[in-house]
Amino acid sequence: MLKIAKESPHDPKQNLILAALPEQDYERLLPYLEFITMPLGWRMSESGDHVNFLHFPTTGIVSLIYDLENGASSEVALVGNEGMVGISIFMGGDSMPSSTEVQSAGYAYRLSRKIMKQEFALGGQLQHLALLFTQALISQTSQTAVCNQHHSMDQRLSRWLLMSLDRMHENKLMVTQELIGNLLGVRRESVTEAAGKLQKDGFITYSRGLIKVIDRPKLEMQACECYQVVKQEYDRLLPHPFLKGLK
Amino acid sequence: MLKIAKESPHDPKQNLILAALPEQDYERLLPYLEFITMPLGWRMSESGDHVNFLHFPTTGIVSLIYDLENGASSEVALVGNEGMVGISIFMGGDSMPSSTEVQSAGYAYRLSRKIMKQEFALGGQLQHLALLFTQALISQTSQTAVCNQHHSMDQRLSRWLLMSLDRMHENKLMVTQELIGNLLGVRRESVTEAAGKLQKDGFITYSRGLIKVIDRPKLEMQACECYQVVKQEYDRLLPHPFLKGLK
DNA sequence: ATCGCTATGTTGGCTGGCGAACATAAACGC
DNA sequence: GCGTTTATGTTCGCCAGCCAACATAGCGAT
Repeated sequence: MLKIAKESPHDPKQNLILAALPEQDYERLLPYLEFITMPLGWRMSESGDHVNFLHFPTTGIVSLIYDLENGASSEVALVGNEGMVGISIFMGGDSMPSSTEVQSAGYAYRLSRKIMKQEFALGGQLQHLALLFTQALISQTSQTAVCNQHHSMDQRLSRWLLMSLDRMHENKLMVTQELIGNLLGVRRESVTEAAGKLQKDGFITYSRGLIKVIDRPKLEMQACECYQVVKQEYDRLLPHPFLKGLK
Repeated sequence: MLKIAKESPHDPKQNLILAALPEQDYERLLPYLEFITMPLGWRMSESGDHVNFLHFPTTGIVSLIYDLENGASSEVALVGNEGMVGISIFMGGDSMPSSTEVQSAGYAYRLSRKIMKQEFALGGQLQHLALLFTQALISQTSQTAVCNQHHSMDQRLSRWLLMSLDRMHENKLMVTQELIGNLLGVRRESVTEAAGKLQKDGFITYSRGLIKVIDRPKLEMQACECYQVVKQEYDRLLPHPFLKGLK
């Protein structure tokens, strides 16, 4: 029973899936967990790529993105330290039509396809957690579909900020309006307008790629219900610590 | 080795997941497969309901729908005889935020939660197929999210007709414009306009809840890329017969 | 200090889908 | 056959987000 300092700068257990594993399972996997850094903007995989690693982020945020022929695109889900990136490895399809991109720099541990498939086949806790996370991801994606259809830019931007914030350990994001536009599938100008409104109302401040949320409760009021719906589903399905105590 | 007529009116193997099982697995499950009818409009489950059965449609179509507080809603995926309804049973969450509604009447076989969980835990072919189908479903939902964001009513209606058609065994659909509006998350009038255009162009004819596709190739031209992308992913992931030979 | 690049601000016209209100017409019950 | 119900047709003003074009301003590099 190895004793592991939970707050060491680089600890696999900063990822909440890994942290929720029984000690025995965790120790069996530990030798295969490879530490990597995820730089801002890194395209971890492109649509259709054969995926070779399952990533468990400890910090930072990864966007799952669908691209269209005409160059447009939309983010369909966000993943942080509550989850994993590369589910096609254990779902069996080996690749997905989505690409993955690091939206906020950070770190991750990764497991090779082979080891993950072995572990998954054991039918233990990692299988269980992986499937629960996948179900949560489906909820997020589905809600995004409805949200895209029905809600305004202001609401969607607010929701996106909140979801990103939940996956950061600070109240600020390093991201340009241009990038947000790409992720939300709207023009940069639309983001400028919506962000300007949020700033004028005193919910956020921003400048050249740095957004600070200064009144989170009011931002939550401003966001559409989609934020809470997805959050509740994540809280229900995933290991306890997620989104708890991050304020 | 029971011999089963593949074309008998009520055969579990009309569902392509069940049909793809090794004979041994299939026969083990057969005693537990309960035949049911799915009447038009049946709400199989509401958002958050504890799901007790995994359904394998043999004919008919089921819509997965997300509802919003203000009464609006959008369909996030369509399921026919290529798949199953009630994935939260084996994904582990027991319920989902989506509701499920029969969009085209038909039949299904269902498996109780208990039996399905047992079978899934064996790690056999049903587990494999269930996960592959789930991955395909994720693709469909994700593509829907992007499509909702970027494509026009005409395109989306065309895509929806094609996807429904693929899950029927005819070239006609029984569905009102009102219902299509609910599923696509738009007003009935918008559907009327788009459908009128498709009819004027000679792709479809319709009258009081009966839509016939009379020029499918041209309808495919009219639809957005989303149709083909999802279809290709289904073909790649799922057992062979899907969408093959349905014309 | 200046140049240049990147991020943000702003404007004007356009359009697709919304909201509401109302018109017609096909099927159904009796 | 007649009235009721249900499905579809049509119109008008409205607005969010699009497209295009251009303006300013912060920040780094030399």
